[in-house]
Amino acid sequence: MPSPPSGEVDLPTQYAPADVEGKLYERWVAAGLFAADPGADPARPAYAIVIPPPNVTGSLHMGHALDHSIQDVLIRRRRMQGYEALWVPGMDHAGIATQNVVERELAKEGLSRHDLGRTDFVERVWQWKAESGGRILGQMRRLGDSVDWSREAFTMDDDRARAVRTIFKRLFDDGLIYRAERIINWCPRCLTALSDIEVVHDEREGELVSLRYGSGDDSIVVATTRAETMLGDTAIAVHPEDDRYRHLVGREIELPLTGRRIPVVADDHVDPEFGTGAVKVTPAHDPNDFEIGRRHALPTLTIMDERGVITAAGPFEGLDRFEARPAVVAALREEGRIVKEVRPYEHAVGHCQRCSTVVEPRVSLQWFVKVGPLAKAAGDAVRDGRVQIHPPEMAARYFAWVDNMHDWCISRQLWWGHRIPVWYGPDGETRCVGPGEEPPAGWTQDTDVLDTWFSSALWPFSTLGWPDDTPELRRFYPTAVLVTGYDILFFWVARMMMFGLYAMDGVEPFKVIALHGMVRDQYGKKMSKSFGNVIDPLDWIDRYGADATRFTLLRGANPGSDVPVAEEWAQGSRNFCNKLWNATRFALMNGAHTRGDLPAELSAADAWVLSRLQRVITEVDERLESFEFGRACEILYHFAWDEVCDWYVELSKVQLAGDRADATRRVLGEVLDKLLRLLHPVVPFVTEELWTSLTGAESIMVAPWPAAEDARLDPGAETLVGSLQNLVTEVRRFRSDQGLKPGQRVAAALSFGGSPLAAHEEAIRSLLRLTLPDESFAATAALPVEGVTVELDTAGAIDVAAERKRLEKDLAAARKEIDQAERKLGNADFMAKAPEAVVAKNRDRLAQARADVELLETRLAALPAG
RNA sequence: GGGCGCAUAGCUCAGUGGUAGAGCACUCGCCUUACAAGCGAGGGGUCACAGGUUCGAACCCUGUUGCGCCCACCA
Repeated sequence: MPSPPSGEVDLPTQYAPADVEGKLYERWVAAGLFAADPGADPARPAYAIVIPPPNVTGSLHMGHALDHSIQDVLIRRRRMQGYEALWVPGMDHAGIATQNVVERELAKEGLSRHDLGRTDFVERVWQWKAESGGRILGQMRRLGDSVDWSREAFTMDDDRARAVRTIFKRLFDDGLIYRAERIINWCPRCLTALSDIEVVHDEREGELVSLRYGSGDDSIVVATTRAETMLGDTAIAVHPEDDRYRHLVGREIELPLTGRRIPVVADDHVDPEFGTGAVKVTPAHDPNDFEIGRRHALPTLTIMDERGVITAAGPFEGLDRFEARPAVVAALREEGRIVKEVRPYEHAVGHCQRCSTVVEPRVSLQWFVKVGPLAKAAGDAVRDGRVQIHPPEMAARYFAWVDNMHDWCISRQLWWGHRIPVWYGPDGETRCVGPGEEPPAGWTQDTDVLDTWFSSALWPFSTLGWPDDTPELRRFYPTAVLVTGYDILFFWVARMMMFGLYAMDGVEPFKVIALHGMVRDQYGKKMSKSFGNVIDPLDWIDRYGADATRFTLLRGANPGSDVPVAEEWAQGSRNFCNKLWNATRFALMNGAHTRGDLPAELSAADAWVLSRLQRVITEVDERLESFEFGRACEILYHFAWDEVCDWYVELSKVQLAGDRADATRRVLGEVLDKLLRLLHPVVPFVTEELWTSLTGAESIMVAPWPAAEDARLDPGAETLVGSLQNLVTEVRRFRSDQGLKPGQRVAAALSFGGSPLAAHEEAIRSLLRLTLPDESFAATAALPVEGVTVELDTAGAIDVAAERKRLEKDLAAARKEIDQAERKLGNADFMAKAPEAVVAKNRDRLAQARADVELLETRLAALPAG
C-alpha cells in the first residue's frame, strides 16, 4: 500500500475552541443534522427527549449546562446508533417568577403593574420574554445542544395554550377540577395563592406564648406561636378522651381582648400529650383549625387582609401581622394573668418559594385539581415498572409524594399565565369554555391564571402536537427519557406523570426518569450569589470551550449525585481536549488514515491497543446505558491519555520509523477514529473538527457508534505490553533515582533470556533512550526485571546510597508480601474455604515476591561498598 | 416528628468479600522533534468510632458519633 503524503498537516499546537465551535454549530444546523423526522424509515427506532424548559427569566446557569449536557450525550449517541432521535427545545413562561422580575423592572421606573393595567402589563412581559428568551437560546447554541430548532416551543404559545384549554376542559368535565373555598397558602407580598410545594419550610426561632383563656375552674391554657391570630379564635379544642377538660366541653369561655365567648369542642385531632392538651382554634388562619372548624360548624372569622394587615376592629386594626404579634401579647399582659409563659421556640415556618415572604394561611375561593385518581395512576406507573426512576433510591421520595398529595391549588392571582378558561354568567352560572368555543355574550372570564406547572405538566405531549393526533405524537410518544434535577421531581415530574397518563389514555410520558444532582463548588457547597461562588457557564465556554465545560460537568455526573466543579477542573478538561488535538495532530503528521481494512498482521502494540479499544467500547456502552456519565468519562479519559497517548503513540513512533509504517498509520487511524466517535457525545466540537480531518468525511454526527469486536480481544498482547510497561517503568525509575536526565542517552546491554520482549528491543531502547553498547561499554548497574536484564553504563559511578535506599525499600515491600501470602497459605481455614482462584493468586504472589527478594538481595550485594 | 443518604489521600469523589484507587493539589527531575494546556519519577490513607459475621471486611450486620438532603397542618 502506498504511503499517504505526510507532513502536510497544518494544525496549530494548541486547540482554540473559539475558532471552531461557532462554525461547527452553524454547519450542523444548516445541514439539518439536529432535525428529526416523524416520517423517517419506520424501521428506525425512535428516541425522544423533551427539554426541561428553562424559565424565560434570567439566563442559563451551571445546573442547566449539566442538564443539557446529559441530554445532548444521550441524543447524540442514539443518533449515531441509528435512532430517529428528537430533542425538543423550549422555554417555560414561569408565571410568578417572571411576573416578579418584570414587576421589579417596573419598580425601577417607579411603576407598579396596576399603573399599566392588565393588558399593558402582559404586553410588557411578552416584550421582556422576547429579549430574555433570545439570550437563553443563544446560550444553548454555545453549549452545543443538538436540539431540533424547528420544534421550539413555549409554554404560553398558541399550540400550548390550546393544549391547556383542552385538558382543563376534560378535567373539568370529568369532575377533576373544582372551585372551592378552602384554606390555602397565601403570599402576602405576591398576593396570590400558592400550592403546597411552592412553600418552603425552614426552622425559625420564634416564641411560644401560653395564654390562659377564661378564669378559675373554667380557665384553660393554650399556646401559640402566632399570638395575633387569637383575635380570630372561634373555639378551643381538646381531645374527647381528655379527663382534664371533660367538664368544659360544650361550655363557653371568654376570649380575652374581644369580649367574645367561644365554645370548647372535643376533636380527635388534638394531641393530649402535647403542651396543655388544649388548642386555640382559628379557622380562618390555620389549616388544622380550618378542618376543626368545619367539623364543628364553627364560624370562620377573618382578621387579616390579603397583605397580612389586621382588619379586626379594635386597637390592632391596621397593624401588620408582625407588628400585631407583640402588640397583642403586650395588651394581654396588661389584662393581667393571661400571659402565662413566653419562651423561645424553634419551629418550621413556611415561606414563599419566590420571594421568601412568610406565607399566611388564608381562606379563599380557588380552583383545585382533584388529584386522587391522577396521583394513584402516577404512582402505579412507577410501581409496576412501566416508568423507571434512576437512581432507584429516588423512587421512595416520589411515592411518598404521590401517595400523600393534597388537592392541587391551580389558581393564581397573577396576570402572567394561562387565564382560567371559565366564564361566569350574569345569573351566577359557571361554564368552562373549551378551545374553539365562544363564551356567551356578556359573560366574564375568571381573572385568575393557572399555576405555571399546569402547562409544564403537559410538555411531553403538548410539544408533540397534542391534542391533535400528529405524526410526531405517534412516533415519539412516549418519550424515551426525562432528564432533570431531583429538585423538581415533585414540581414537574410527578405532574407530567399525572397529566400524561390522563391525557394519553394511560400511556406514560416517558420510559425513564433520569435524575441528576445539583452543581456545587469544589467544596460541595451550593452555588449562590450571596456566597459568591457562582460560576457562569458562558465564562467557562469563553475561556476553556464548550467541550471542556461539558466534560467537567459530565465527569462528575452519576445518577442522582451532585456535581462539584472548580476552575482547575475545567482547566484539566481543556487540557484533555488539547491532548486529543495533539494526538490527532501527531497522527495526521505521520499519515494516519482510516481507509481500507486493518492490516492482517499486527504488532504486539497494535494488537494490544485494538484489544483495549474493544474493552473500552464495551465499558463505555454499559456506563452510558445506566446514566453513569462520570464513569464513562473516566474510562475514556484514561484510555485516551494513559494508554493511547502515553504508550501507543510512543510505541508507534518506533513502528513508523520501520517497515511497519503503513500498518501503523492504519491502526493509529483506527484507534483515533473509534475513540473520537466514543467521545463525540461528550465533547462534540473538538471531536468533529479532528474526526473530519482524519477521515475526510462529512460529519462525525452521522458516523455510526462503534461496536465492540470480540475477535479483536487479545489477552496475550495485553500481557506482553503489560510487562513491557513494567520493564520500561522500572528502568525509568532507576534513571530518575540516579539523576539521569530524561533525554540523556545511556548505553545499555539487554539480555532477554528467552523473554518475548526480545522482539521489542527497539521499542524498549527508544522509550528509554538506551544506546547500543560499544567497545568502551562498562556496566555500572544491572536491573533484572520481567525476565530481562538491563545492564547500564551510566558513564560514571552510580549513586550507591540512592540505589541502596531504593532497593531496601523494594525489599521491605517484597518481604511484607511474602509475609502476607505465607500467612494466608498457611491458614487451614483459608485453604479449605477460599476459592481456588484466590489461592492460586496468593501462590503466584508468594512465588513472585520470593523471586523479587532474591533478585533484590543479589542487587544489594552487588552494590559497591560505601 | 417521619423518610433517605453520606463518612475512604490536603480537596472532590470512585471502589459492595480476596494485596487501598482517580482527578486536582504536593515533591523531585525534564523545553526527550504531537502536546510545558506537556513528559518522566515520587510522597501521602490504622477506609469516622465500637462491636459482630467470615479463612478473609472499606465492602455484610448491629450500635455510636458527626454531617447532608427530602417530607411534615403538633398548637
